[in-house]
Amino acid sequence: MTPAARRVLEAAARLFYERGIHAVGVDLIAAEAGVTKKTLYDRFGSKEQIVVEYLADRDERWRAFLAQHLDAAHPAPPARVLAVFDASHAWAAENNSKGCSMVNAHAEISDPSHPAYPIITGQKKWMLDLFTHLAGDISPDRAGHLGRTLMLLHEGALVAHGLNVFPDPIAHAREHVQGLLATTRDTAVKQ
Amino acid sequence: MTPAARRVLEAAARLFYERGIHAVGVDLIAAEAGVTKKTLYDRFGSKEQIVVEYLADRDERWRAFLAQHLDAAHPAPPARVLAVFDASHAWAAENNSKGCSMVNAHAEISDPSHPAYPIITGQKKWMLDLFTHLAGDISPDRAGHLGRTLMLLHEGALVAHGLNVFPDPIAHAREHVQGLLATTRDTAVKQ
DNA sequence: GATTCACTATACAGATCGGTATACTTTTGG
DNA sequence: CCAAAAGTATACCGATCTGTATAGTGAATC
Repeated sequence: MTPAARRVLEAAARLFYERGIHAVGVDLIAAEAGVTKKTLYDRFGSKEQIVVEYLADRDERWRAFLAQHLDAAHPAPPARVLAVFDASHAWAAENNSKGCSMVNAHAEISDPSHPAYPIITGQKKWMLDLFTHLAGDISPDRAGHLGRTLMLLHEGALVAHGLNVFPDPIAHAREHVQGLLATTRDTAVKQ
Repeated sequence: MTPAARRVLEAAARLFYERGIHAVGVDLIAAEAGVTKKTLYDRFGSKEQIVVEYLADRDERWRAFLAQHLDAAHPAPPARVLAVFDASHAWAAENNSKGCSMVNAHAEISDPSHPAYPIITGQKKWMLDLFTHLAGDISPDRAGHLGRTLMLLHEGALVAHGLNVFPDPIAHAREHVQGLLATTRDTAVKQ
């Protein structure tokens, strides 16, 4: 990727996230990136392609960010689940004050045949798989059920964070998950 | 509200929800409502005003729908909490397959000075207050904490439903809340 | 050292955007 | 019964939208 292309993607990412995809025009993206429209179209071909690369890049960055937190976490399964919430907490503090970019993009991209659609649903499916896998290391016979509960709490925390419903919802979700996992572990031991 | 105005609001609501606010033009709204653009502007004055009334109407309908379910519910506090999830379940089945319209609108309306902004945040604040109040009837000393947890689970269920992450997430959230309330009640009894 | 590549600058095309103007018709309430 | 309100039909406005065309510059590569 050329320097100009990188600047375009950075500007587009910031503008799309802050103002919404349909509300941002290519002229503004080019201007904010300090690039002419011709360069923008030489590199990306269309606005739709910029949207696709924006979401794909965001997805890739999040997965790498999360992997770092998981690698650094205590190997005990409950600690690894909590590490996901810690990662989201750090991610949200850095560059995510308006909630999940995939959820926000989904509000504007309804057509399943849109090339960005599988990126959005793919990340959610990937997160559910991750939670289910982590849950399997805690309570193998209820991995699916626990994974879905973790998914609900995580998504709810991201939305509540974006809408600023109450202070630090991600920390609240983490706390609830901590109690939940203790209960689940006890139950598993008892059985 | 005149018949034409009602048709405009109905068409706008459907189009805004399904395609997004910025993606829908006033010409399309007028055509779908079977109304001329002059009538549309005579009744509403601006597209922004249609957006405001769309969200305000949606908010009002949801509160009335929820009130009906709460009135019909068993008076025991835990049953009333579950009735909220039952209401969301029925609401989503009827007219909400793309998630919460307030969350989706928030993705496109970022400016807090936009006249629709307080409607969005107002509904979320109202829901949190409701959950907190209901939680207070179960565990008075932890009403705030439990209310926020219920809010997270509810928001997460709506998002997961809209993104179709797994089947029937609202029922899953309801199930988890049921277990959670049983535990909380037991704890309260023990103390 | 000519060619390719990445880029700037500017102008333009056709469509669509939100919103208005003019002229006319239908419905309805005091 | 008639005036006001609510509506249709159509044309238009300036701005903005995505995307393209033309012409030229600087640097790197083969």
